[in-house]
Amino acid sequence: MKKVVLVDGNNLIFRSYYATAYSGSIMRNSKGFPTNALYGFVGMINKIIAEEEPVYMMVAFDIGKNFRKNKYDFYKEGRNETPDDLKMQMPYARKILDAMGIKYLEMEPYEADDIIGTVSKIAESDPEYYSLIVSSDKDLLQLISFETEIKLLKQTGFIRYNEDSFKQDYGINPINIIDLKALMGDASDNIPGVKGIGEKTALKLLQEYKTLDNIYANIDKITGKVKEKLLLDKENAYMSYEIATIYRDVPINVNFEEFLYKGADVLKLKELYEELEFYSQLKNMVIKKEKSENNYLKVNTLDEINLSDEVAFYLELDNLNYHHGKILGMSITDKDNTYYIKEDLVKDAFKLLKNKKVITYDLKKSLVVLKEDIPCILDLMISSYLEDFESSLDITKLMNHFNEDIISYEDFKKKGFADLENVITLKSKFIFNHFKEFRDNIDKDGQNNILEKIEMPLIYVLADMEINGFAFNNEPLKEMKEEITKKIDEISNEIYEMSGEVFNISSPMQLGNILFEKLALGKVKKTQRGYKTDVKTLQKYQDKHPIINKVLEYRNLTKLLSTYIDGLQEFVTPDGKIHTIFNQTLTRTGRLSSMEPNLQNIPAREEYGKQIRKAFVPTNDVIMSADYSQIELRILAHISDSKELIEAFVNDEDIHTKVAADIHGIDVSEVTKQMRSMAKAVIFGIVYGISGFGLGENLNISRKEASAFIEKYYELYPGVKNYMTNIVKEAYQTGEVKTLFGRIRKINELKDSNYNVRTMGERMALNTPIQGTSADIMKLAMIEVYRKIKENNLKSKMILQIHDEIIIDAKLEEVDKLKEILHNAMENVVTLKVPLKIDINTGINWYDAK
DNA sequence: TTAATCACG
DNA sequence: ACGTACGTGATTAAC
Repeated sequence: MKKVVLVDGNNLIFRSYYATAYSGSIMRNSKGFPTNALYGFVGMINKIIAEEEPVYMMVAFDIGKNFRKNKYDFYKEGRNETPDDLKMQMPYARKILDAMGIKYLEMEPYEADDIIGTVSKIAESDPEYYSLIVSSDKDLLQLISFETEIKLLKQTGFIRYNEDSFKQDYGINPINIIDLKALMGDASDNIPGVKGIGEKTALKLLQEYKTLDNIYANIDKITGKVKEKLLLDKENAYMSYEIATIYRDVPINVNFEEFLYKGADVLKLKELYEELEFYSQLKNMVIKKEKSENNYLKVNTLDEINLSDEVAFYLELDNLNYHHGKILGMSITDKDNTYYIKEDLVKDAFKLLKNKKVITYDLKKSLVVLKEDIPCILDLMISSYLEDFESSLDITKLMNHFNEDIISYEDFKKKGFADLENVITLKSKFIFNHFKEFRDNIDKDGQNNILEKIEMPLIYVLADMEINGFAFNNEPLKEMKEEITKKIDEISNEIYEMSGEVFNISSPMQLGNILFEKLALGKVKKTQRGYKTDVKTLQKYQDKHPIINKVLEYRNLTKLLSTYIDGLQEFVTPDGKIHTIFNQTLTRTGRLSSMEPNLQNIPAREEYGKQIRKAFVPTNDVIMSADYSQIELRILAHISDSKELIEAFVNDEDIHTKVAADIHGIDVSEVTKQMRSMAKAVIFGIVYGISGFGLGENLNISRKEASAFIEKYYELYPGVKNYMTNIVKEAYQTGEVKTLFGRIRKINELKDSNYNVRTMGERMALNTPIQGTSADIMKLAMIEVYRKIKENNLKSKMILQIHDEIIIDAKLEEVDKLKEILHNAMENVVTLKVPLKIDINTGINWYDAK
C-alpha cells in the first residue's frame, strides 16, 4: 500500500503565525514584508518530509467563502479577522509548495478539512493507497479509519492516532468526534453545542450511548442537570452536528499520481528563500548537483605542473591529528587546471608554491607536516570560521554546506581508497572556486583586520609552537603516581567500609545511591540519571558523614591520575615532547583551544595537582611565563568607560581590594581577606552576567545579600551597569556583538522563543566583547613576540598560550632580552584607557615558573 | 553517543 | 513563574 500524506495547510500556517505573533513584533524581511508564518510553515513542511518520507503528498487550503458560513452566519463569528500580516503571506505558501514540488488543492466554498476528507475517502476506496493526515485540528480525528491515520501536532511533538490508539485514548469511535463536537461545541469556531456540557460530560455520555441520536433516544435514562441541558439545547446540538461534520464529497478531481512528491525545483525555491531572506533554509537546502566530470591531471614529474599566479592547494593526511598523520596526496588548482600530486612528490611540489598567491584550507596543518614556510593569502578554514560557518578540522563539512557531494576522509576510509584522487582534487577545486566569495564577505562585514592582522599571521606562530612542543620529563611523576595509586586504594577501602559495600565510586549513579539512599545523608538535586554528586553538592554534606571527604579526595586523586599522570604520558612522542594542536577556529569568542592533549588545563589552583607541572621542562634552560594581570577587567574598564575602574587601574591599585573597600565603605587598609575574595567573586560574576541567585550559590550567602552586593557594585560603577544595558540592547538590534578589533559573534540565542535561551544569549552578548577582545590582544601580542624573537635571532621558543599567559622555553642568556620583548610587545600591543600589565616568572620547570 | 564530572582561563 | 556565570577538553560510566 502506498502512503498519501495529506496536510492541513491552513492549520499549519495559522499555527506558525500565532506561535510567534503574540510576542508583539513579528519576523519580517529587510523590505518589511512579514515572513513569520511562512518561516514556521516551511520548517513544518520540511519536518513532515523528513519524518514521513512521503511518496505522495498533498496540502489543502481554505479559500474564498465557505458553505458553513453561508448556512450559519454565526459560524466562526467573533473570530478575529485574519490579520493583514498573515493574509499577505498566504500566496507565498502556495508558491513555496509549487517550488518544493508539492501538490496543493483548494476549492471554494470548501475548507481544507473537507478537501482532506474527500481525498482520504477516495483513498479508502482504492486498495492501493492509505492516508496520513497531518494537522493540529482535532476535528479531523473523525476521519480516522482502518486506512486513515492522523499525526496530531502538539505544541511540542505530535501524537499519532490510528483506529486502535484513538479508541483507547477517547473510548469512542473516531466518527463520533462529530457527536462529541455536537455536544461540547467549539468556542474557537463559535459552534454552540449544548450549553454547560464540556468534553468530560460529553465523552461520558458517548461512551455509554455511542451517538447523539442514541442519547436523545434514551434521554429518559439520563437524570438531573445534564438531561435538562440536553433537552434545552437539542436544536443547537443537531445544528452543531451538521457544522462539525466534514464534507467528504467535494467535487474535485483527485488523481493520486499528481500527488507524487518529486522533490524541489531548487532554483525556484532558492529564489523564494532569498526574497524572504530565509538564510538558514538556504543553508540547509540540498541542491542535487548534476555530477559533472571531475577532470584533473595526474602528475608524474614536477615539470608537468605549470601554475598561474593564484593557486589553491589541499593536503590530505590519513589522520585528523596531523602530528600523527601520513601524507596521502595533494592537489593544486589554478584557473586552468587541477593537478593531483601523489605522496612522494608532495614535498617538492610545495616549493612551486613559494612565489604564488596561495589559498588553502587549514594552512597550519600543512606548515606543521611539511615544515616548510609557505606564504598564504587566505586560509579558508579561518575565513569560514570568521563568517560563522561550521569550520572544523575537516573541510568536507564546509563543502557539504555548499552542497558539494563529498564525504570526509574518516567515512571514506571505511569505503576503501579507490576514489582518493577524486576526493582530494575536489577539495582544491572547491577552495579555488569559493575563496573570493569568502574574502568579499570578510571585507563586507569589516573583519579584514581580524583576518589579515591577527588570524593569518597567527597561523605561522601557532604552527611553530606546535612543532616546538613542550619537553616532558616523566621522572617527577613516577613517585607521585606510586603515592596516588596507594592512596586511592586506601581511600577506596575506607569508602567501602563506611558504606558497607563495594561499588564503583567513579560512578555518579552508584555513588549517589550510596550517599543519598543507603546512608540517607539528605535531599539533593537530581540529574537525569540520579543524584547530583558534584563537588559543590557534596561539600554541603561534609559535616554529615566522614565518607564525603573521602569521596572528594578519591575524585581529586583519580582525576590527577587518569587525566594527567597517565593521560599525558600517552602523548609524549619519541622526541620526548608533547605536541598539542591549537584549534584556531573553534571557540565562539575568538579564544584558542588546545587538544590532544589539552595543555590549557594542566592543574594550577591546588598545590598537590600543581606538582604535575614539574614534568614540563625546558629543552633550553628555563621555562618562562608571562601573564597578563587582570586583562579582562582592564578591558571591561576600557569598553565600559567606567571612570572609577579606569582610575583604579591607572593608579595601579589592587582592584579587588579597592572594590571591597568601596562596597563596604571602608578604607583599603581595613579590607579583610574574606572581603577581598567576595569582591573578586562579584567582579567576575558581573563579567559573566550573574544573577543574585548565582552569586549567592557561589559565595554561600543568601540571595538577598548577593543581590545587595551586585546593586551596590552597579551604584559604585555606573559605567559598568551602563555598558551591560547597552551591549545587550545593541545585540538584540543587530543580532551580534563585536570585539574592540571588530571580531563578530552572531548570537542567534537572542531570537529564541525560549526565555532561558534568550537570557543565556544576553550573557553571551555581555561577556563576548570582553573575552573576545582579550583573545584578540593576546593573539596580536603573540605575533609581535614571535616577530621579535626571530628578528633578534633568539634560540628561545614560544611553546604555549593559556589565554592570558605565554610560555617560553628560554635560553638563560636570553632571559633579559626576552623580558624586554615581552613587556614591550604584550603591554603596548594596543593603547587602552588603562595600562596593560604583565608579570614574568622563570624556573627550571613549569612548576617553578611562578 | 551522551551525561556527569572536573581540570583550566 | 522560571531558572539562574562566560569560554574550553578529557575521562568515565551508562545508554
